[in-house]
Amino acid sequence: MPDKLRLEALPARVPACKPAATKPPADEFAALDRVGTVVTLGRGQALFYDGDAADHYFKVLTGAVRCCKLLADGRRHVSEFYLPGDFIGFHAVDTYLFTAEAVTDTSVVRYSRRSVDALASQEPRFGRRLLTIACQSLSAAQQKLVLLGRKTAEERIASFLIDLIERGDESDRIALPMSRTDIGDHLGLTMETVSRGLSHLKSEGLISLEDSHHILVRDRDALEELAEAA
Amino acid sequence: MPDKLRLEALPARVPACKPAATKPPADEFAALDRVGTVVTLGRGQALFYDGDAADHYFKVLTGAVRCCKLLADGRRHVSEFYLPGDFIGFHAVDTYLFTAEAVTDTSVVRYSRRSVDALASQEPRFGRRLLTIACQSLSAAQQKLVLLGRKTAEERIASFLIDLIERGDESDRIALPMSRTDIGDHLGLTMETVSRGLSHLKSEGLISLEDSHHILVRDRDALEELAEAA
DNA sequence: CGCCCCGTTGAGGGAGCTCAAAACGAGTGG
DNA sequence: CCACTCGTTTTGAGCTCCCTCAACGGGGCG
Repeated sequence: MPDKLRLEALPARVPACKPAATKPPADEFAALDRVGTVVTLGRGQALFYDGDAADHYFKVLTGAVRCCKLLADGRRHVSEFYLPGDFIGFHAVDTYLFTAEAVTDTSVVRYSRRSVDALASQEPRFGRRLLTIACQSLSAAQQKLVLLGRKTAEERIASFLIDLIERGDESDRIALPMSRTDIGDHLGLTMETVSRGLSHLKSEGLISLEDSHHILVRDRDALEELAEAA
Repeated sequence: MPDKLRLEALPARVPACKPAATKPPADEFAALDRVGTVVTLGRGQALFYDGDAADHYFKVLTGAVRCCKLLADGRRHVSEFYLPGDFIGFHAVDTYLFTAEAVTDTSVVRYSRRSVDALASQEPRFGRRLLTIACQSLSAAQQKLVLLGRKTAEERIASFLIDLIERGDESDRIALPMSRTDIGDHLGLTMETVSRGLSHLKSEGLISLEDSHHILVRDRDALEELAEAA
């Protein structure tokens, strides 16, 4: 069980962080960075819990964060993995909808909700940006609904890998900081099925496993075809 | 294949529509209604297609709309059903993310994106309301991810029914305007499994079938327990 | 070295899918 | 009013994909 998170002495200036691949440089966030605090988390530590009052937003600097929901009997679903540059919690209304935990040692910037909201009122451009972020999360969620509702195990795994390639900064090498169980809980599969799926993709020559947490993409086209349409 | 949609002579005043159960009266939308046009659709007609430029938003007045995505090989996923009072397309960024079709004969109000955006700039309260709507959709999507990722067939069906009770205006009677296939494509199941699931819930005494499109809830607590936690 | 966690691989079983047929309701025409 | 059709729902029987349970292997750490 994760314990308390550590707070670093807050620097006046938060280190800049590469914006996600598809986004234009985020000038809107210059002001935001000035109100952020850097927080570091050990592997497994929680950033916040499902149901907590949502009074902070976060941005990942290094490492990775998983957001998950638990059912009463222990079944778990990982709704999303957040990588460096990603924002967390911006769409929380009142309380957080899930628990956020560090997948590995991780550092994030923490913004108080008050200052973000104030900024949004003052600067309309920034407010619109927030709306855009929310809309993008929504479109990502739609994709995932199709994935979970209608794709086979192997198609889900391929989609997941393609997604990571697009978000990562290398074109043919994927880092998988999370465990097979995490991936399974994200894709609606068991860790055994994930493992078998990766082995099969390897035996078909679409990927190769550098080690269990680093994948080399051998045939991206075939992988995209598997991940498929729409 | 659905053909063109019919446009009514636009009334200066759009009929008021009951706001969704959980929302406070939507004063913010008074101004909005003045810029809307009523459109009627026959069963199966499309409101817009996946990929179309998103230059209109909609609100359902009567009937029901399903929004779906297709995979290349024809597999379909229904991301959401929209009932009277629900807004459609408010979170589209640039193009629509899915195709919207009338489940039955349906009427909707159509708002041009320009006037909505203008309204949002002029009136900050309204802008914030849009953000809230987007956030609510997002939280609904999260729930669906858990459903598709981790729930059994019967749990999915129970969750679906509970959701409809909460959105409907009767406490123990549910109208199902959509077909079993539609429901299956929404829940990540086949129509046979949906039908079997409903039959089983009936044989267990949790529901009874008035006719194939109207359900009476006999034991809501048990149904909620099945739909379950989180 | 020994322990533990994690990933891989194998064997068997089950929830839900596929294919098929029967039941039902609504509409249509005689 | 009945006969017929067509679309939808229900029910049945068999199969498949993925889950479950279990054993094995390797890397990190005390």
